[in-house]
Amino acid sequence: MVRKPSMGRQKIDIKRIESEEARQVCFSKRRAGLFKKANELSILCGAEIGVIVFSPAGKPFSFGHPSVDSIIDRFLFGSPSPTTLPSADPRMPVAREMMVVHEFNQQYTVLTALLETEKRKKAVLEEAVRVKQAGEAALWGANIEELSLGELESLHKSFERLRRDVAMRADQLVIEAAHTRSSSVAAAGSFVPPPPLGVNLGFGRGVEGSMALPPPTFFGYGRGPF
Amino acid sequence: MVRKPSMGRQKIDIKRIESEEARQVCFSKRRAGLFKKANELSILCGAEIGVIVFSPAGKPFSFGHPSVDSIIDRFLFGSPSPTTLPSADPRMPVAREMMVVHEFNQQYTVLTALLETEKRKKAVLEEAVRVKQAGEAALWGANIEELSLGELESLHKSFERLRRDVAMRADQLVIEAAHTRSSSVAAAGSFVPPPPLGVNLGFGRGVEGSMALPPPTFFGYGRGPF
DNA sequence: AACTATTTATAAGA
DNA sequence: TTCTTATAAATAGTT
Repeated sequence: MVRKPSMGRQKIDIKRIESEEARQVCFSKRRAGLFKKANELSILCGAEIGVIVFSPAGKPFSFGHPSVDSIIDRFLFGSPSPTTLPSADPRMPVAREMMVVHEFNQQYTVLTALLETEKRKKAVLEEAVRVKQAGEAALWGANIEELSLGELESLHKSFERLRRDVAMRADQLVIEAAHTRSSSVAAAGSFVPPPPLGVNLGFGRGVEGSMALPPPTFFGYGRGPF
Repeated sequence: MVRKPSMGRQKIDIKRIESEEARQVCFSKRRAGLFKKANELSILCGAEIGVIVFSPAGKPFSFGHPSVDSIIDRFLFGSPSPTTLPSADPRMPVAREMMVVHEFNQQYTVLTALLETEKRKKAVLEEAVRVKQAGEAALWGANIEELSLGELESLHKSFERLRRDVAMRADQLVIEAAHTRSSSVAAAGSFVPPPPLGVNLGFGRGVEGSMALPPPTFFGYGRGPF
């Protein structure tokens, strides 16, 4: 019982670990440590945190409080997100859907402005036609403007429809999301299940939420295990 | 010189720190520690990592290797992102622009399908008109269909234009991004400079890149200072 | 921001 | 991967 059973922790310098195996072990340990620190920080200070880690092999791991999605969303669009999606539950904005809605709103605004411009053009032309009692040429010009306005109005209507559809879809997803936990750790297995979306909008990877909690000992929210 | 100058570190339990000031101090220290750990992990294990932290006051801080944007992008869209934006430099996909392009592609596909449907309708009506030698009523019907097609074709052209503009904008941003460092720490000051975008598409917050490196001692890439 | 006594994280070894 | 142990590193409380 006199001989040292371990040489203990050794100082290392921060450079790439060349040994494949040692690197994998270090990755697991330090990823766990990082998530634990992130969790403690969020609890101690009431901070919102998102951490995304890709292993050397390319597997994604994530930690988020309240969720990675909400953190990404807030980072990309800023804090006052409740205003972006009027009728949605403010608790869990889902970044992908928010982006879609946001994007449509942008286009909607631009197109509304264009419509106004065209309406003004039309009014001016009509006035010219009425005053000058124009012949064929003027009428042709008026028709052109008229058509342009028709196109824009149709465009406008299309966007209103798309907008409503997307907003409804977002609401639906938010309701689904409301059933999820508050803080979450996600680890992707080799196979990811297909996303549970009825309408595939082309977003999402089906990773977060698969829950595999690599380290089963952490995250005692409220009082640390140490 | 015999008396202890400090009672040293005390054990704390992981629960919200009530003192406003203590919480702020703890936040600064632990945020620095978290970023340092994240940096070490990325170097030691070759992992890609993104960390986003919102202070209790709502200020965003971020760490990313190679960048927060690329991590978010990879997390949202998956690794084989080069296929999404054909002409872009594969090194630095920027999440916001990718999303915009992706979104436009979605709409473009839907609208192209609609156009095809309307073209078929038009062909059917034309056939009916030609065969039946219809009078006023039929011509009116044909005009309706014609107008509908015109609107859709205009819609189609609008989207082609928007699509091209956005793709060009994305390329430009990717090129700009290529001049940036590999790992980055970002801290937002109270005032964020306006984003350097010529075309403001409504994305981006102008945060990352403002560089304020709160702890000036960390991040000795390649060999840790400790 | 600096200082230390301690706690906590972790490199090696099993 | 999990456990142990010695030691490096982080940090709570104080100045």
